[in-house]
Amino acid sequence: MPTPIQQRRERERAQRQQLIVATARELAETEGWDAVTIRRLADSIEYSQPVLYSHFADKGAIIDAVALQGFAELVTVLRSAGTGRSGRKKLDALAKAYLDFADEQPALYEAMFTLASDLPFGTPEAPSSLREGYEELRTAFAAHADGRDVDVLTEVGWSALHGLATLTRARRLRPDLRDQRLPLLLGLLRG
Amino acid sequence: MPTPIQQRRERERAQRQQLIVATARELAETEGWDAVTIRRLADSIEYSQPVLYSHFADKGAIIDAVALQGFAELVTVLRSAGTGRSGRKKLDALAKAYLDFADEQPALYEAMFTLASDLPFGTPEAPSSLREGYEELRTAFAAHADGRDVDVLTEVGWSALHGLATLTRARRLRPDLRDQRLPLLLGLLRG
DNA sequence: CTCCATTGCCTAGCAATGCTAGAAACTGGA
DNA sequence: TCCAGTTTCTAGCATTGCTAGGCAATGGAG
Repeated sequence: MPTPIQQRRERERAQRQQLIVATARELAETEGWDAVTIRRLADSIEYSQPVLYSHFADKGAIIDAVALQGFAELVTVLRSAGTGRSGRKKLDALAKAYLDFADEQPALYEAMFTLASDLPFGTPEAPSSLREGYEELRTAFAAHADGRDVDVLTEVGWSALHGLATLTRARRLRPDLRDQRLPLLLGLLRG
Repeated sequence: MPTPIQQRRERERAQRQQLIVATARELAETEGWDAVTIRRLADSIEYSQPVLYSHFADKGAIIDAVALQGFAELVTVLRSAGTGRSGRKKLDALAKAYLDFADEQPALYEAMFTLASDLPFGTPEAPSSLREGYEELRTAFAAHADGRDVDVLTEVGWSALHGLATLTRARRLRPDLRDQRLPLLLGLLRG
C-alpha cells in the first residue's frame, strides 16, 4: 500500500530515469557514443554518479534503455508509414521509413543493433516493441510472399534493409548509387 | 642504400608487427575484442607497451591491421569458392562462402565492419583487397543482372549478406529458419 | 517544536585502460 | 675499449566504469 508521498517519489524517480535516458541519447547523437560517459551524464542531470547507478546496473543498461526507446519509436514510425497503404505501396513506404529512421538517428540505431548487450529477442519477455516492429514489417511482406514462407521473407528483407543501413552509414557503398539501391531491393522483394 | 644489417632489423621488425596483429586477432577470437588490451598484447609478445606504439599509432591502427588481413583472406575465400563455377552455382557458392566466413570468424568480421575506424574505402588508396573483394562478388552478380545495373545489384546483394551475417550473429533471427534464409535470398537475387 | 530513524545523496577513491616522457640498456662500428 | 645511436623499459598521467562509507535531508512520533 503506497502512501501518496511514496507515489510522488516514485514519480520523480521515473522522471529522472527518463531524463538520464534522454540525455544519453542526445549526447550520443550529437557527439557520438564515445562521448557518453557516466561523469558527463551525471554533470548533465546535475546529480552525482552513484545516482545513475541507483537507476541502472551499469552503463550497458543505459544503452539498452536508449535502444528500447528506439524500438518503440521505430514501431510508431513504421505504423504511421503503413497506415492507409497496402500491397506494393505499403512495402515501399515501410522500407523507406526504415532506412530514413536509421539514417536520421544513427546513434540511436547503433544502440539498437550494435551496442545493445543482448536485449532478449526471441524470448517470451522480448520487450513488446521488438515483436511489434517485426509484426509491422511482416504484414507488409505478407502481400508479396507468393508461396514463400512469410517469416523467412520478412527476415531476409529486414536483413537487407539492415545491411543497407549499416553499410551506408559506414560509407562502404558508392554515394552516386544511393538512390538506386532501395528501388532495386524493392524490385527483388516483390518478386 | 640499406646495409644488410638494417635489412635484417627491418625483417625482424616486420615479423614482430605481424606477430602483434596475429596475437590481437587470436585473442579477439577467443575472448572477444574487450579482452584485447595493449597490456595483454604486450605481455603476449613479451615486449613492453611502448614497443607496440612504435608499430602502430594507436589501438585503432591495430584493429585496422586485423581488419585488413581479414579482407585479404575474404578475397581468397571468395575466389576459391568461385573458381570452376559460373552462373547460378557461382553465386550460390560465393554467398555461402561469405556467410560461412562471417560465421566462423566473428571477431574478425567485427573488426572489418564495425570496429575498423574508417579504412579508406571508396578512395584511390583503398587497400586493394577491398576493391578485389567487391570485384569478386561483382563477377558473380553480373550473370544475373538481367538489365539491372550490376553495381547496384552487387551492393544490394552484398548488403543483404552483410545484414544476414550481423543479425544472425546478434541472434535476432529465428534459429529454426536459419537454413531457409539463404536459399530464399538467392532466389530473390537471381530474379 | 524536537528528536530520530530512514532514506537518499555525495565525496573520495579503486582498478583498469590508452597512451607517453624520460631514463636505461643494448648494438655495432671506430 | 669506448662511443654514438638506436631500441627498449620503467614509471607515470589522465580518463574510464564502478563502489564504499559517511553525510544530510526528509518526514513521522512524542
